[in-house]
Amino acid sequence: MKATIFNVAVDLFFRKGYFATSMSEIAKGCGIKKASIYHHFAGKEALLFAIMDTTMQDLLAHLESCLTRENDTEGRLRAAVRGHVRFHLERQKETFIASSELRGLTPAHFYTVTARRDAYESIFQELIRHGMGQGVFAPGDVKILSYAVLTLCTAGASWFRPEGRLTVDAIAAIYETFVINGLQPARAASGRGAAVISDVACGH
Amino acid sequence: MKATIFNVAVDLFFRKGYFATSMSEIAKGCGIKKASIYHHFAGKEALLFAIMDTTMQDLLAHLESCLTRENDTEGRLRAAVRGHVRFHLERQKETFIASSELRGLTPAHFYTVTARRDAYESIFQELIRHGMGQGVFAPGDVKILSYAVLTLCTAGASWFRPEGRLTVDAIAAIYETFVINGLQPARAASGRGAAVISDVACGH
DNA sequence: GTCTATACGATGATAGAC
DNA sequence: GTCTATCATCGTATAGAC
Repeated sequence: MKATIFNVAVDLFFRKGYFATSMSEIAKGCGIKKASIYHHFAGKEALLFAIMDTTMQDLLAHLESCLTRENDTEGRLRAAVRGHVRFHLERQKETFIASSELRGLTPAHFYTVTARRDAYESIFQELIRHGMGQGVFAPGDVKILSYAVLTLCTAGASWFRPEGRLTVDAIAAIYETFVINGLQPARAASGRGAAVISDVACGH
Repeated sequence: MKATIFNVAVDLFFRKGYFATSMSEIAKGCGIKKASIYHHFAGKEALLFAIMDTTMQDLLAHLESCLTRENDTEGRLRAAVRGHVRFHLERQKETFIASSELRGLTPAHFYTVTARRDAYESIFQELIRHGMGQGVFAPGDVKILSYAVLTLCTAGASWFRPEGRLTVDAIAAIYETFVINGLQPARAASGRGAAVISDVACGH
């Protein structure tokens, strides 16, 4: 039953939002009365925290398992992007909640979840920084570019439809290409891109 | 006073979210009692709709004004991305609300706002499609790539800090480069990118 | 245009029976 | 572990005085 409550809450928080969802609705979705929920969870916020915390833990573990198989920097970032997109689409509801309902957490829980998120982001930032050092990626502002890469893929969780035209793997491949292309030095033919990045944003 | 209520609501909806904000809080922020708000707005949802609708109208008008100055396809998409990012960072609170609080609208208002959003997205999709036809951009799935471009830049409104390290224009330039690079055909040297896009996602 | 006063429902949460 | 019953609070919104 604890798992049922968890799953129903995930579904409702995803569809209606955390604040717009009531304990009565969750209970109704489980076929019990709302008082019974308090036997399994301390309260509504505890339920939200349980969802977000397990999601962030799983996300971090998933990324680490994706990276163990890769060696060179470009391959590692490609794997990281693919894994990021796959996780966000396959566990769409939880990841959408995790990235949009932070304001519903108590300060202590907020700290815990954002700490996990920061650790996750750091891995991407290290990969990008390393690739720039090797010349695999064009020089640029690591923080901004990492946000670009991450939010780009995270946003997939807000428009993705499982029954839609493309599979998760197809979308992951498109994003992988887009991101790696975006980070690589611009071609000699056009040449405007990398110049703009390094002119404007390289550590001033 | 109507404008004051509007601005205070923008600030609170941005910081706490629409459902988590009460009419009393808005009134307190304006220095009046909550009953007085109903003289200016029909209710809380009317306030949300007013914010979202004017924001989407202004966003669309802004894009059109950015495009009148440009001729070739790449230049037009560059200008569109720059304009998109600038608008989302300069009017951060409103655009964040507009992209995250759709669920708070009545069905009729939801329809109006999403219609404006779809019109906006179509302009980007046409630019990308046109560029692919010319060979300026690599062939690929227009819908997915347009979502990638748009959400990428929209997400700026969720992490941007006006007092931060980089100016709006600097961030816009970084994003412009990243997006155009991401869409262009991959270089001969590496060559994996465009192949993956067209293999996987080109109209099957 | 703003106020006081209030209607009226829904909310998260608790107590205690079974 | 689930129930019924209930609490205290807060929500949006309205009526009518000034």
